[in-house]
Amino acid sequence: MSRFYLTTAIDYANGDPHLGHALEKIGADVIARYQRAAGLDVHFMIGMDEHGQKVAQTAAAQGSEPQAFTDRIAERFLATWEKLGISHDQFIRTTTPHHKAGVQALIRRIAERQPDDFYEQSYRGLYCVGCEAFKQPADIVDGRCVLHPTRTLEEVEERNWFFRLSKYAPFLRAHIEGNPQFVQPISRRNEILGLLDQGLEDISASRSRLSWAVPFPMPLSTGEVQGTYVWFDALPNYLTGTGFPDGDWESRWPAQLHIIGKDITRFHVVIWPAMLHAAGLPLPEQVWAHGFVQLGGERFSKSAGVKLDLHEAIDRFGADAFRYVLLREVPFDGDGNFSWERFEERYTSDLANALGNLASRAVAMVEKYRGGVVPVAAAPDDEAGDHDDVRAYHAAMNGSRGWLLHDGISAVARQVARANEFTQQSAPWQLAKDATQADALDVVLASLIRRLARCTMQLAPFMPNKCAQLWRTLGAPSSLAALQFDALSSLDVAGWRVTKGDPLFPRPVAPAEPS
RNA sequence: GGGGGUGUAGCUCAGGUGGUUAGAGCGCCGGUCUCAUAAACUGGAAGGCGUGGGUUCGAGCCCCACCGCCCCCA
Repeated sequence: MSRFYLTTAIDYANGDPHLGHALEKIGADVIARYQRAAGLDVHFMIGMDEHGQKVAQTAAAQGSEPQAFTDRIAERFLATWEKLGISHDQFIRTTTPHHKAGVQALIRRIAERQPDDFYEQSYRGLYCVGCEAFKQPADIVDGRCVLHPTRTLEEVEERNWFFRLSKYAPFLRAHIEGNPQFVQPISRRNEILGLLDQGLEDISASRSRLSWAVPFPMPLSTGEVQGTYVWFDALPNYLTGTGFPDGDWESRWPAQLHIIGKDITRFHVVIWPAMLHAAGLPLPEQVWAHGFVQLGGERFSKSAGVKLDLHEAIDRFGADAFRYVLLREVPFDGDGNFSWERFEERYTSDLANALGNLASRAVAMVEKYRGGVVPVAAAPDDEAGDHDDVRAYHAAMNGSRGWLLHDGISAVARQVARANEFTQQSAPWQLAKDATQADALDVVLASLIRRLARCTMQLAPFMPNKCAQLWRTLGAPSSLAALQFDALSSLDVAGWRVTKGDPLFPRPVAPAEPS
Protein backbone atom coordinates (compact mmCIF):
# COMPACT_ATOMS: atom_id res chain seq x y z
CA MET A 1 0.00 0.00 0.00
CA SER A 2 1.45 3.36 -1.00
CA ARG A 3 2.11 5.61 1.92
CA PHE A 4 1.01 9.21 2.02
CA TYR A 5 2.58 11.40 4.68
CA LEU A 6 0.67 14.66 4.80
CA THR A 7 1.27 17.67 7.03
CA THR A 8 -0.17 21.10 7.61
CA ALA A 9 1.83 24.02 8.94
CA ILE A 10 2.15 23.96 12.71
CA ASP A 11 0.18 26.80 14.26
CA TYR A 12 1.84 29.51 16.33
CA ALA A 13 0.76 29.24 19.93
CA ASN A 14 0.13 32.84 20.85
CA GLY A 15 -3.62 33.00 20.34
CA ASP A 16 -6.75 31.01 19.66
CA PRO A 17 -7.52 29.19 16.42
CA HIS A 18 -9.30 31.26 13.81
CA LEU A 19 -10.92 30.86 10.40
CA GLY A 20 -7.58 30.82 8.59
CA HIS A 21 -6.27 27.96 10.70
CA ALA A 22 -9.54 26.13 10.12
CA LEU A 23 -9.41 26.44 6.34
CA GLU A 24 -6.00 24.78 6.23
CA LYS A 25 -6.87 21.95 8.60
CA ILE A 26 -10.18 21.24 6.91
CA GLY A 27 -8.60 21.24 3.45
CA ALA A 28 -5.82 18.91 4.56
CA ASP A 29 -8.32 16.69 6.34
CA VAL A 30 -10.38 16.37 3.16
CA ILE A 31 -7.25 15.36 1.28
CA ALA A 32 -6.34 12.84 3.99
CA ARG A 33 -9.81 11.30 3.96
CA TYR A 34 -9.89 11.20 0.17
CA GLN A 35 -6.52 9.44 0.01
CA ARG A 36 -7.61 6.88 2.59
CA ALA A 37 -10.70 6.11 0.52
CA ALA A 38 -8.42 5.87 -2.50
CA GLY A 39 -6.53 3.12 -0.72
CA LEU A 40 -3.38 4.90 0.42
CA ASP A 41 -1.68 4.40 3.76
CA VAL A 42 -2.16 7.93 5.07
CA HIS A 43 -0.32 9.54 7.93
CA PHE A 44 -1.75 13.00 8.64
CA MET A 45 0.11 15.27 11.05
CA ILE A 46 -0.78 18.71 12.42
CA GLY A 47 0.58 20.52 15.45
CA MET A 48 1.79 23.57 17.29
CA ASP A 49 4.78 25.88 17.02
CA GLU A 50 5.33 26.82 20.64
CA HIS A 51 8.66 28.56 21.00
CA GLY A 52 9.73 32.17 20.51
CA GLN A 53 9.84 35.38 22.46
CA LYS A 54 6.33 36.34 21.46
CA VAL A 55 4.93 33.24 23.14
CA ALA A 56 7.00 33.89 26.24
CA GLN A 57 5.76 37.48 26.33
CA THR A 58 2.12 36.61 25.84
CA ALA A 59 2.44 34.02 28.59
CA ALA A 60 4.10 36.53 30.90
CA ALA A 61 1.41 39.10 30.17
CA GLN A 62 -1.10 36.55 31.44
CA GLY A 63 1.02 35.68 34.41
CA SER A 64 1.80 32.20 33.13
CA GLU A 65 4.88 30.14 32.62
CA PRO A 66 5.41 29.58 28.89
CA GLN A 67 4.96 25.82 29.09
CA ALA A 68 1.73 26.06 31.05
CA PHE A 69 0.53 28.71 28.63
CA THR A 70 1.27 26.65 25.52
CA ASP A 71 -0.29 23.60 27.16
CA ARG A 72 -3.50 25.58 27.46
CA ILE A 73 -3.34 26.89 23.90
CA ALA A 74 -2.66 23.41 22.54
CA GLU A 75 -5.74 22.14 24.38
CA ARG A 76 -7.84 24.84 22.75
CA PHE A 77 -6.57 23.98 19.27
CA LEU A 78 -7.10 20.28 19.84
CA ALA A 79 -10.64 20.86 21.06
CA THR A 80 -11.39 22.91 17.96
CA TRP A 81 -9.96 20.26 15.63
CA GLU A 82 -11.97 17.59 17.34
CA LYS A 83 -15.11 19.65 16.97
CA LEU A 84 -14.35 20.08 13.27
CA GLY A 85 -13.77 16.38 12.76
CA ILE A 86 -10.12 16.65 11.80
CA SER A 87 -8.81 13.10 11.42
CA HIS A 88 -5.13 13.68 12.17
CA ASP A 89 -3.00 10.71 13.11
CA GLN A 90 -0.50 12.80 15.01
CA PHE A 91 -0.38 16.13 16.80
CA ILE A 92 3.15 17.41 17.21
CA ARG A 93 4.27 20.11 19.63
CA THR A 94 7.66 21.74 19.33
CA THR A 95 8.16 21.90 23.09
CA THR A 96 8.25 18.13 23.46
CA PRO A 97 11.61 16.55 24.39
CA HIS A 98 11.68 14.44 21.25
CA HIS A 99 11.24 17.41 18.93
CA LYS A 100 13.93 19.40 20.72
CA ALA A 101 16.38 16.52 20.50
CA GLY A 102 15.49 16.06 16.84
CA VAL A 103 16.17 19.71 16.05
CA GLN A 104 19.56 19.48 17.68
CA ALA A 105 20.33 16.25 15.88
CA LEU A 106 19.46 17.83 12.54
CA ILE A 107 21.66 20.86 13.21
CA ARG A 108 24.57 18.63 14.24
CA ARG A 109 24.07 16.48 11.17
CA ILE A 110 24.31 19.54 8.91
CA ALA A 111 27.37 20.78 10.77
CA GLU A 112 29.06 17.41 10.36
CA ARG A 113 28.30 17.03 6.68
CA GLN A 114 28.77 20.63 5.68
CA PRO A 115 31.17 22.14 8.23
CA ASP A 116 31.16 25.43 6.37
CA ASP A 117 27.38 25.90 6.49
CA PHE A 118 27.15 27.31 10.00
CA TYR A 119 29.32 30.30 10.82
CA GLU A 120 29.40 33.03 13.43
CA GLN A 121 28.70 36.58 12.45
CA SER A 122 27.73 39.84 14.06
CA TYR A 123 24.25 41.11 13.49
CA ARG A 124 23.29 44.74 14.01
CA GLY A 125 19.83 46.06 14.21
CA LEU A 126 17.40 48.30 16.00
CA TYR A 127 16.21 46.51 19.10
CA CYS A 128 12.96 47.28 20.90
CA VAL A 129 13.11 46.48 24.59
CA GLY A 130 9.32 46.43 24.74
CA CYS A 131 9.04 43.77 22.08
CA GLU A 132 12.29 42.09 23.07
CA ALA A 133 13.00 41.80 19.36
CA PHE A 134 14.82 43.43 16.48
CA LYS A 135 12.52 45.61 14.40
CA GLN A 136 12.31 45.81 10.62
CA PRO A 137 11.89 49.16 8.87
CA ALA A 138 8.19 48.45 8.34
CA ASP A 139 7.65 48.34 12.09
CA ILE A 140 9.40 51.64 12.69
CA VAL A 141 7.72 55.03 12.43
CA ASP A 142 9.57 58.24 13.29
CA GLY A 143 12.39 56.17 14.66
CA ARG A 144 10.11 54.46 17.16
CA CYS A 145 8.64 51.00 17.39
CA VAL A 146 4.99 51.20 16.37
CA LEU A 147 4.03 48.95 19.25
CA HIS A 148 6.05 50.81 21.88
CA PRO A 149 6.27 54.42 20.72
CA THR A 150 7.23 55.69 24.18
CA ARG A 151 10.46 53.72 24.18
CA THR A 152 13.63 54.39 22.31
CA LEU A 153 14.97 51.84 19.87
CA GLU A 154 18.49 50.78 20.69
CA GLU A 155 21.10 49.96 18.10
CA VAL A 156 22.31 46.59 19.27
CA GLU A 157 24.96 44.28 17.94
CA GLU A 158 25.11 40.58 18.71
CA ARG A 159 26.94 37.51 17.49
CA ASN A 160 24.83 34.69 16.08
CA TRP A 161 25.16 31.46 14.24
CA PHE A 162 24.29 31.92 10.57
CA PHE A 163 23.29 29.33 7.99
CA ARG A 164 24.82 29.64 4.54
CA LEU A 165 21.53 29.66 2.66
CA SER A 166 22.99 31.62 -0.26
CA LYS A 167 25.07 28.60 -1.21
CA TYR A 168 21.95 26.60 -2.04
CA ALA A 169 20.39 28.98 -4.58
CA PRO A 170 21.62 27.02 -7.62
CA PHE A 171 20.48 23.72 -6.12
CA LEU A 172 17.05 25.12 -5.28
CA ARG A 173 16.59 26.63 -8.71
CA ALA A 174 17.49 23.36 -10.40
CA HIS A 175 15.22 21.39 -8.12
CA ILE A 176 12.24 23.69 -8.56
CA GLU A 177 12.68 23.91 -12.32
CA GLY A 178 13.23 20.19 -12.68
CA ASN A 179 10.27 19.19 -10.50
CA PRO A 180 7.18 21.16 -11.54
CA GLN A 181 5.07 19.47 -8.87
CA PHE A 182 7.38 20.56 -6.05
CA VAL A 183 5.92 24.03 -5.54
CA GLN A 184 2.24 24.41 -6.33
CA PRO A 185 0.11 26.19 -7.45
CA ILE A 186 2.16 27.48 -10.38
CA SER A 187 1.71 31.11 -9.37
CA ARG A 188 3.62 30.35 -6.17
CA ARG A 189 6.31 28.56 -8.14
CA ASN A 190 6.81 31.61 -10.34
CA GLU A 191 6.99 33.77 -7.27
CA ILE A 192 9.80 31.70 -5.80
CA LEU A 193 11.76 31.53 -9.05
CA GLY A 194 11.55 35.32 -9.19
CA LEU A 195 12.80 35.46 -5.64
CA LEU A 196 15.75 33.23 -6.47
CA ASP A 197 16.60 35.60 -9.32
CA GLN A 198 17.16 38.31 -6.76
CA GLY A 199 19.63 36.15 -4.87
CA LEU A 200 19.46 34.65 -1.40
CA GLU A 201 20.95 35.97 1.79
CA ASP A 202 22.22 33.85 4.62
CA ILE A 203 19.90 33.58 7.58
CA SER A 204 20.53 33.58 11.28
CA ALA A 205 20.13 30.22 12.94
CA SER A 206 20.47 31.33 16.54
CA ARG A 207 19.69 34.41 18.59
CA SER A 208 20.71 35.63 21.98
CA ARG A 209 17.94 36.93 24.27
CA LEU A 210 15.89 33.99 23.02
CA SER A 211 15.14 32.25 26.26
CA TRP A 212 12.06 30.27 25.18
CA ALA A 213 13.70 28.13 22.54
CA VAL A 214 15.59 24.94 21.80
CA PRO A 215 19.18 25.51 22.92
CA PHE A 216 21.36 25.71 19.81
CA PRO A 217 23.54 22.60 20.04
CA MET A 218 26.80 24.42 19.39
CA PRO A 219 28.03 27.20 21.68
CA LEU A 220 29.49 30.35 20.14
CA SER A 221 33.25 30.83 20.30
CA THR A 222 32.54 33.04 23.31
CA GLY A 223 31.02 30.02 25.04
CA GLU A 224 27.52 31.50 24.93
CA VAL A 225 24.71 29.05 24.18
CA GLN A 226 21.98 30.75 22.19
CA GLY A 227 18.42 29.82 21.37
CA THR A 228 17.65 28.17 18.02
CA TYR A 229 15.95 30.68 15.76
CA VAL A 230 12.54 30.03 14.30
CA TRP A 231 13.39 28.29 10.99
CA PHE A 232 15.58 25.68 12.57
CA ASP A 233 13.09 25.08 15.35
CA ALA A 234 9.75 25.01 13.55
CA LEU A 235 10.40 23.58 10.08
CA PRO A 236 12.06 20.35 11.28
CA ASN A 237 8.80 19.32 12.95
CA TYR A 238 7.87 17.54 9.74
CA LEU A 239 10.96 15.42 10.12
CA THR A 240 11.01 14.94 13.90
CA GLY A 241 7.38 13.86 13.66
CA THR A 242 8.59 10.70 11.93
CA GLY A 243 10.76 9.84 14.91
CA PHE A 244 13.98 11.26 13.48
CA PRO A 245 16.73 10.63 14.41
CA ASP A 246 15.56 7.44 16.13
CA GLY A 247 13.72 4.35 15.02
CA ASP A 248 12.56 3.73 11.48
CA TRP A 249 11.88 7.36 10.62
CA GLU A 250 13.09 6.60 7.11
CA SER A 251 9.99 4.52 6.48
CA ARG A 252 7.93 7.71 6.57
CA TRP A 253 10.27 10.44 5.36
CA PRO A 254 10.11 12.22 2.95
CA ALA A 255 6.63 13.66 3.26
CA GLN A 256 4.44 13.44 0.19
CA LEU A 257 2.73 16.75 0.84
CA HIS A 258 3.08 19.85 3.00
CA ILE A 259 -0.07 21.97 3.06
CA ILE A 260 0.75 25.56 4.03
CA GLY A 261 -0.50 29.13 3.65
CA LYS A 262 0.84 31.26 0.84
CA ASP A 263 2.52 33.61 3.32
CA ILE A 264 5.07 31.00 4.33
CA THR A 265 5.87 29.55 0.92
CA ARG A 266 9.41 30.88 1.01
CA PHE A 267 10.23 29.12 4.26
CA HIS A 268 8.97 25.81 2.94
CA VAL A 269 10.45 25.79 -0.55
CA VAL A 270 13.69 27.66 0.06
CA ILE A 271 14.87 27.41 3.64
CA TRP A 272 13.47 23.98 4.49
CA PRO A 273 14.77 22.20 1.35
CA ALA A 274 18.17 23.84 1.81
CA MET A 275 18.35 22.55 5.37
CA LEU A 276 17.38 19.06 4.29
CA HIS A 277 19.78 19.03 1.40
CA ALA A 278 22.60 20.21 3.64
CA ALA A 279 21.79 17.34 5.96
CA GLY A 280 21.82 14.88 3.07
CA LEU A 281 18.13 14.12 3.47
CA PRO A 282 15.48 13.77 0.76
CA LEU A 283 13.11 16.66 0.11
CA PRO A 284 9.34 16.57 0.52
CA GLU A 285 7.59 15.71 -2.72
CA GLN A 286 5.27 18.66 -2.82
CA VAL A 287 4.49 21.91 -1.05
CA TRP A 288 0.99 23.24 -1.70
CA ALA A 289 0.27 26.84 -0.74
CA HIS A 290 -3.38 27.66 -0.25
CA GLY A 291 -4.76 31.19 -0.19
CA PHE A 292 -6.44 33.29 2.45
CA VAL A 293 -10.02 33.70 3.58
CA GLN A 294 -11.34 37.18 3.86
CA LEU A 295 -14.37 38.11 5.89
CA GLY A 296 -17.06 39.92 3.97
CA GLY A 297 -14.40 41.23 1.61
CA GLU A 298 -12.08 42.49 4.32
CA ARG A 299 -8.97 40.98 5.76
CA PHE A 300 -8.88 39.91 9.38
CA SER A 301 -8.23 42.69 11.78
CA LYS A 302 -8.77 42.52 15.48
CA SER A 303 -8.57 46.28 15.80
CA ALA A 304 -11.13 46.88 13.03
CA GLY A 305 -13.40 44.19 14.44
CA VAL A 306 -13.13 42.07 11.33
CA LYS A 307 -13.21 38.64 12.85
CA LEU A 308 -15.43 35.65 13.14
CA ASP A 309 -16.07 33.43 16.11
CA LEU A 310 -15.05 30.03 14.83
CA HIS A 311 -17.16 28.12 17.30
CA GLU A 312 -20.20 30.21 16.51
CA ALA A 313 -19.71 29.44 12.82
CA ILE A 314 -19.35 25.72 13.48
CA ASP A 315 -22.43 25.72 15.68
CA ARG A 316 -24.58 27.52 13.12
CA PHE A 317 -25.24 24.43 10.99
CA GLY A 318 -22.80 21.91 12.42
CA ALA A 319 -19.21 21.03 11.63
CA ASP A 320 -19.93 19.15 8.41
CA ALA A 321 -21.91 21.97 6.83
CA PHE A 322 -19.23 24.44 7.87
CA ARG A 323 -16.52 22.30 6.28
CA TYR A 324 -18.53 21.97 3.08
CA VAL A 325 -19.43 25.63 2.71
CA LEU A 326 -15.94 26.87 3.56
CA LEU A 327 -14.30 24.69 0.92
CA ARG A 328 -17.11 25.37 -1.56
CA GLU A 329 -16.66 29.13 -1.19
CA VAL A 330 -12.90 29.39 -0.88
CA PRO A 331 -10.95 27.96 -3.81
CA PHE A 332 -8.10 25.93 -2.37
CA ASP A 333 -5.62 27.37 -4.86
CA GLY A 334 -6.38 31.02 -4.16
CA ASP A 335 -8.03 33.57 -1.93
CA GLY A 336 -11.69 33.50 -1.08
CA ASN A 337 -14.36 35.20 0.90
CA PHE A 338 -16.63 34.12 3.72
CA SER A 339 -19.67 35.83 5.16
CA TRP A 340 -22.66 34.82 7.25
CA GLU A 341 -24.97 35.73 4.42
CA ARG A 342 -23.10 33.54 1.97
CA PHE A 343 -22.84 30.74 4.48
CA GLU A 344 -26.60 30.70 4.88
CA GLU A 345 -27.25 30.90 1.13
CA ARG A 346 -24.90 28.04 0.35
CA TYR A 347 -26.20 25.89 3.13
CA THR A 348 -29.78 26.40 2.03
CA SER A 349 -29.32 25.98 -1.71
CA ASP A 350 -26.68 23.22 -1.82
CA LEU A 351 -27.33 21.20 1.29
CA ALA A 352 -30.94 21.69 2.39
CA ASN A 353 -32.64 22.20 -0.98
CA ALA A 354 -30.51 20.22 -3.42
CA LEU A 355 -28.89 17.32 -1.59
CA GLY A 356 -31.02 17.07 1.55
CA ASN A 357 -34.27 17.32 -0.33
CA LEU A 358 -33.09 14.86 -2.99
CA ALA A 359 -32.40 12.29 -0.29
CA SER A 360 -35.68 13.06 1.35
CA ARG A 361 -37.82 12.68 -1.76
CA ALA A 362 -35.98 9.58 -3.01
CA VAL A 363 -36.22 7.74 0.28
CA ALA A 364 -39.85 8.76 0.71
CA MET A 365 -40.75 7.33 -2.68
CA VAL A 366 -38.95 4.04 -2.09
CA GLU A 367 -40.88 3.71 1.16
CA LYS A 368 -44.18 4.74 -0.35
CA TYR A 369 -44.05 2.77 -3.59
CA ARG A 370 -41.83 -0.19 -2.74
CA GLY A 371 -42.20 -0.68 0.98
CA GLY A 372 -38.74 0.72 1.69
CA VAL A 373 -36.80 -1.89 -0.31
CA VAL A 374 -34.74 -0.75 -3.28
CA PRO A 375 -35.88 -2.76 -6.32
CA VAL A 376 -33.64 -4.67 -8.72
CA ALA A 377 -33.30 -2.73 -11.96
CA ALA A 378 -30.80 -1.77 -14.65
CA ALA A 379 -29.29 1.71 -14.77
CA PRO A 380 -31.03 4.15 -17.14
CA ASP A 381 -29.13 6.11 -19.79
CA ASP A 382 -29.56 9.27 -17.78
CA GLU A 383 -26.85 8.17 -15.41
CA ALA A 384 -24.20 8.34 -18.12
CA GLY A 385 -23.59 12.03 -17.50
CA ASP A 386 -22.54 11.23 -13.96
CA HIS A 387 -19.53 9.28 -15.14
CA ASP A 388 -17.91 12.38 -16.58
CA ASP A 389 -18.52 14.21 -13.34
CA VAL A 390 -17.10 11.39 -11.27
CA ARG A 391 -13.99 11.59 -13.41
CA ALA A 392 -13.91 15.36 -12.94
CA TYR A 393 -14.27 14.82 -9.20
CA HIS A 394 -11.25 12.54 -9.01
CA ALA A 395 -9.20 14.79 -11.27
CA ALA A 396 -9.85 17.65 -8.87
CA MET A 397 -9.30 15.62 -5.72
CA ASN A 398 -6.34 13.35 -6.43
CA GLY A 399 -3.73 16.05 -6.76
CA SER A 400 -2.80 15.33 -10.35
CA ARG A 401 -3.76 18.87 -11.35
CA GLY A 402 -3.26 20.38 -7.92
CA TRP A 403 -5.56 20.15 -4.93
CA LEU A 404 -8.70 21.75 -6.33
CA LEU A 405 -11.11 20.75 -3.61
CA HIS A 406 -13.69 23.36 -4.63
CA ASP A 407 -13.81 21.81 -8.11
CA GLY A 408 -14.37 18.44 -6.50
CA ILE A 409 -17.43 19.80 -4.72
CA SER A 410 -18.70 21.39 -7.94
CA ALA A 411 -18.49 18.05 -9.72
CA VAL A 412 -20.67 16.43 -7.07
CA ALA A 413 -23.08 19.36 -7.04
CA ARG A 414 -23.63 18.76 -10.76
CA GLN A 415 -24.51 15.13 -10.06
CA VAL A 416 -26.99 16.17 -7.39
CA ALA A 417 -28.60 18.64 -9.77
CA ARG A 418 -28.78 16.00 -12.49
CA ALA A 419 -30.52 13.63 -10.08
CA ASN A 420 -33.16 16.23 -9.25
CA GLU A 421 -33.63 16.91 -12.94
CA PHE A 422 -33.96 13.19 -13.63
CA THR A 423 -36.57 12.86 -10.91
CA GLN A 424 -38.62 15.63 -12.43
CA GLN A 425 -38.43 14.28 -15.96
CA SER A 426 -39.19 10.67 -15.09
CA ALA A 427 -41.97 11.68 -12.66
CA PRO A 428 -42.11 8.49 -10.57
CA TRP A 429 -45.27 9.75 -8.85
CA GLN A 430 -47.00 9.45 -12.25
CA LEU A 431 -45.53 6.01 -12.94
CA ALA A 432 -46.80 4.86 -9.56
CA LYS A 433 -50.37 5.51 -10.63
CA ASP A 434 -50.10 3.07 -13.52
CA ALA A 435 -49.53 -0.61 -12.70
CA THR A 436 -48.20 -1.31 -16.19
CA GLN A 437 -45.30 1.09 -15.45
CA ALA A 438 -43.98 -0.89 -12.48
CA ASP A 439 -40.72 -1.80 -14.21
CA ALA A 440 -40.11 1.78 -15.25
CA LEU A 441 -40.72 2.90 -11.67
CA ASP A 442 -38.21 0.33 -10.41
CA VAL A 443 -35.59 1.74 -12.75
CA VAL A 444 -36.15 5.28 -11.53
CA LEU A 445 -36.14 4.42 -7.84
CA ALA A 446 -33.04 2.24 -8.02
CA SER A 447 -31.30 4.87 -10.06
CA LEU A 448 -32.06 7.57 -7.50
CA ILE A 449 -30.66 5.54 -4.64
CA ARG A 450 -27.58 4.63 -6.68
CA ARG A 451 -26.97 8.28 -7.56
CA LEU A 452 -27.35 9.27 -3.93
CA ALA A 453 -24.95 6.54 -2.83
CA ARG A 454 -22.36 7.77 -5.33
CA CYS A 455 -22.70 11.37 -4.19
CA THR A 456 -22.52 10.32 -0.57
CA MET A 457 -19.26 8.50 -1.14
CA GLN A 458 -17.76 11.46 -2.98
CA LEU A 459 -18.85 13.94 -0.36
CA ALA A 460 -17.69 11.83 2.57
CA PRO A 461 -14.24 13.48 2.77
CA PHE A 462 -15.97 16.85 3.13
CA MET A 463 -18.82 15.83 5.43
CA PRO A 464 -17.84 12.57 7.14
CA ASN A 465 -20.60 12.53 9.73
CA LYS A 466 -23.51 13.69 7.59
CA CYS A 467 -22.50 11.28 4.85
CA ALA A 468 -22.28 8.37 7.26
CA GLN A 469 -25.76 9.30 8.44
CA LEU A 470 -27.06 9.47 4.87
CA TRP A 471 -25.38 6.17 4.08
CA ARG A 472 -27.31 4.53 6.90
CA THR A 473 -30.52 6.18 5.72
CA LEU A 474 -30.02 4.61 2.32
CA GLY A 475 -29.73 1.25 4.02
CA ALA A 476 -26.32 0.35 2.66
CA PRO A 477 -25.09 -2.93 4.17
CA SER A 478 -21.42 -1.95 4.61
CA SER A 479 -20.06 1.00 6.56
CA LEU A 480 -19.16 4.08 4.57
CA ALA A 481 -15.83 4.47 6.34
CA ALA A 482 -14.70 1.06 5.09
CA LEU A 483 -15.72 1.72 1.50
CA GLN A 484 -13.14 2.63 -1.12
CA PHE A 485 -13.64 4.50 -4.36
CA ASP A 486 -12.95 1.52 -6.60
CA ALA A 487 -16.08 -0.12 -5.18
CA LEU A 488 -18.22 2.69 -6.57
CA SER A 489 -18.36 1.64 -10.20
CA SER A 490 -19.87 -1.72 -9.34
CA LEU A 491 -22.19 -0.47 -6.64
CA ASP A 492 -25.32 -2.60 -6.32
CA VAL A 493 -28.14 -0.99 -4.38
CA ALA A 494 -30.78 -3.67 -4.94
CA GLY A 495 -32.30 -4.84 -1.69
CA TRP A 496 -31.09 -1.88 0.37
CA ARG A 497 -33.64 -0.99 2.98
CA VAL A 498 -34.15 2.75 3.30
CA THR A 499 -35.44 4.52 6.38
CA LYS A 500 -36.83 8.00 6.33
CA GLY A 501 -35.69 10.05 9.28
CA ASP A 502 -35.44 13.69 10.18
CA PRO A 503 -34.12 16.05 7.51
CA LEU A 504 -30.39 15.66 7.04
CA PHE A 505 -29.90 19.40 6.59
CA PRO A 506 -32.86 21.24 8.09
CA ARG A 507 -33.66 24.57 6.53
CA PRO A 508 -32.50 27.54 8.59
CA VAL A 509 -35.13 28.63 11.06
CA ALA A 510 -33.84 32.11 11.70
CA PRO A 511 -31.40 34.32 9.84
CA ALA A 512 -27.87 34.22 11.16
CA GLU A 513 -27.04 37.28 13.17
CA PRO A 514 -23.44 38.44 12.89
CA SER A 515 -22.89 38.95 16.58
C1' G B 1 10.76 50.66 -3.31
C1' G B 2 11.23 45.25 -5.52
C1' G B 3 8.70 40.56 -6.63
C1' G B 4 4.26 37.24 -7.28
C1' G B 5 -0.99 37.24 -7.78
C1' U B 6 -5.76 39.47 -8.72
C1' G B 7 -9.72 42.95 -10.69
C1' U B 8 -15.52 39.61 -16.01
C1' A B 9 -23.51 40.07 -14.61
C1' G B 10 -26.20 42.12 -7.40
C1' C B 11 -22.71 37.95 -5.14
C1' U B 12 -18.87 33.86 -6.06
C1' C B 13 -16.35 32.56 -10.24
C1' A B 14 -15.38 29.87 -15.79
C1' G B 15 -13.53 31.96 -19.93
C1' G B 16 -6.39 26.28 -24.08
C1' U B 17 -2.63 28.82 -28.51
C1' G B 18 -6.67 36.57 -29.77
C1' G B 19 -12.00 35.58 -34.21
C1' U B 20 -19.48 35.16 -35.20
C1' U B 21 -24.81 37.76 -30.53
C1' A B 22 -19.04 36.92 -23.27
C1' G B 23 -20.82 31.74 -19.91
C1' A B 24 -22.17 28.93 -15.00
C1' G B 25 -23.99 28.71 -9.96
C1' C B 26 -26.41 31.59 -6.18
C1' G B 27 -29.81 35.65 -5.74
C1' C B 28 -34.02 38.13 -8.40
C1' C B 29 -38.72 37.97 -11.70
C1' G B 30 -42.40 34.63 -14.33
C1' G B 31 -44.32 29.53 -15.55
C1' U B 32 -44.96 23.96 -14.47
C1' C B 33 -45.40 20.09 -10.99
C1' U B 34 -46.68 17.67 -6.22
C1' C B 35 -42.64 12.43 -4.62
C1' A B 36 -40.01 15.83 -1.25
C1' U B 37 -37.14 19.98 3.93
C1' A B 38 -43.17 25.88 0.65
C1' A B 39 -38.24 21.83 -1.68
C1' A B 40 -37.80 20.46 -7.33
C1' C B 41 -38.09 21.42 -12.71
C1' U B 42 -38.44 25.25 -16.42
C1' G B 43 -38.23 30.23 -18.92
C1' G B 44 -36.35 35.19 -18.33
C1' A B 45 -34.11 39.92 -17.02
C1' A B 46 -29.22 41.45 -15.84
C1' G B 47 -22.29 42.67 -17.85
C1' G B 48 -19.01 49.99 -20.01
C1' C B 49 -15.01 42.27 -19.20
C1' G B 50 -10.69 47.98 -13.12
C1' U B 51 -9.01 52.86 -16.00
C1' G B 52 -6.33 55.02 -20.16
C1' G B 53 -3.37 54.17 -24.30
C1' G B 54 -1.14 50.73 -28.06
C1' U B 55 -0.46 46.27 -31.52
C1' U B 56 -3.98 43.80 -34.97
C1' C B 57 -8.58 43.13 -40.32
C1' G B 58 -10.21 41.70 -35.26
C1' A B 59 -8.61 41.61 -27.88
C1' G B 60 -11.87 39.83 -21.87
C1' C B 61 -7.63 37.18 -23.81
C1' C B 62 -0.99 40.32 -26.44
C1' C B 63 2.12 45.11 -25.05
C1' C B 64 2.68 49.84 -21.96
C1' A B 65 1.06 53.04 -18.04
C1' C B 66 -2.07 53.94 -14.00
C1' C B 67 -5.68 52.61 -9.95
C1' G B 68 -7.78 49.01 -6.16
C1' C B 69 -7.17 44.50 -3.33
C1' C B 70 -4.10 39.93 -1.42
C1' C B 71 0.85 37.80 -0.15
C1' C B 72 6.22 38.02 0.33
C1' C B 73 10.72 40.86 0.57
C1' A B 74 13.12 45.65 1.56
